[in-house]
Amino acid sequence: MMLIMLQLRDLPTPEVLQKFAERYPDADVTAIASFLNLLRVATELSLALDACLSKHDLLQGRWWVLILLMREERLSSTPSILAEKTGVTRATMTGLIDSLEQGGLVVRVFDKADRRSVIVKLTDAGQAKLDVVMPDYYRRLRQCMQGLDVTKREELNQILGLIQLGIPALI
Amino acid sequence: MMLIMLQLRDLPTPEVLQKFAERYPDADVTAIASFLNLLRVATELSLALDACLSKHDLLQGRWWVLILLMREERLSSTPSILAEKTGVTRATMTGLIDSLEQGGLVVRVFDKADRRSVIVKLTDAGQAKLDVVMPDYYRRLRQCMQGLDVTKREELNQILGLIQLGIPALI
DNA sequence: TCATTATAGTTAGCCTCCTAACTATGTCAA
DNA sequence: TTGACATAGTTAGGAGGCTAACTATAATGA
Repeated sequence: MMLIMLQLRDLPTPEVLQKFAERYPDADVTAIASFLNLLRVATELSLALDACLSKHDLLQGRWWVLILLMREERLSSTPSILAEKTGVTRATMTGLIDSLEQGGLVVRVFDKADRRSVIVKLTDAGQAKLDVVMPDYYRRLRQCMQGLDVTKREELNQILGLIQLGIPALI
Repeated sequence: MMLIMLQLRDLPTPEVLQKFAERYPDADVTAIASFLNLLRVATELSLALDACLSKHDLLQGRWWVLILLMREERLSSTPSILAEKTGVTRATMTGLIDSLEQGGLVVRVFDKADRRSVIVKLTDAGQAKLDVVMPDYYRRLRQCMQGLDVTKREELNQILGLIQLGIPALI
């Protein structure tokens, strides 16, 4: 997962929103405020996650590939499947695998069954990397989210579900 | 505001989370789920916003600059201030202003008071562009958020505030 | 006063994403 | 069987971020 967005350090004040709402009557002031707030906090979270991962010489793209491989029984997958699961293009996945392979964290193996295909496999070094990164990430994330009790977490998930339903209307 | 993040199309199932939690005892399963959910929905929102803006030949960076200029009494600001408010570097802002100026939406004016500085001003064409984009954006956003009543919007803002407090612990 | 430091903006070069086009291989149906 | 289409992966080139270094101007203080 990788998120890049302007950091929106200057959210509109109520006065500014009001001024815009006068010129543009379709403006829904509380909708705008919540929407921008959501994007802003998510961006800061994403940047913080990258800062955490970069201490381990990873960013979200490569990190996520390692995690997806670790989830698999055989610790392996294909570039196409990994691209689909991470939501990047196959072209981008080629680059991610290139750099992971260069670092010795994964290997490419030819698939004897389908010679168009390549199998990407997590190496011992890749697993060892995760065994360092994940505890650090989990520890930090636990701290980050400790202000939210389980009820609030469920509330958040429910609200996010509602927003997600509306996304097609935005496009 | 501009956000880029992997789309995380394959959120961990409860079983996967459980498996990871066994190997990594620091894992807080509900914290992880909410965190990833937040990043995923925000990413999809950001992509949807870009899709909406790109119909008007804009993306979040240039769009945000136009909005910040419109907020100003004199419809103008400086690259440094705009960079600070959008959360991009001054180098990036140079490029954003370049392309806006090329499209005739802003102009650069030399500042007579401080000859190091440049004043960026929204043109009539820039204001006209906003007068097309903003109603479209506001209409779509209203629809997108219509599933959330005002109470839920406030709940969301409160939860986002709590998460934001935890962000320093993640870095 | 004038050397030092700070600030405004730009440029150069890198990174990671994208789309589009390409190669190689597999599949399917006339 | 073989021509058309589909699929897997890569490459090439572009967009928009970033950092670091550079130019020009302003501010500061010994």
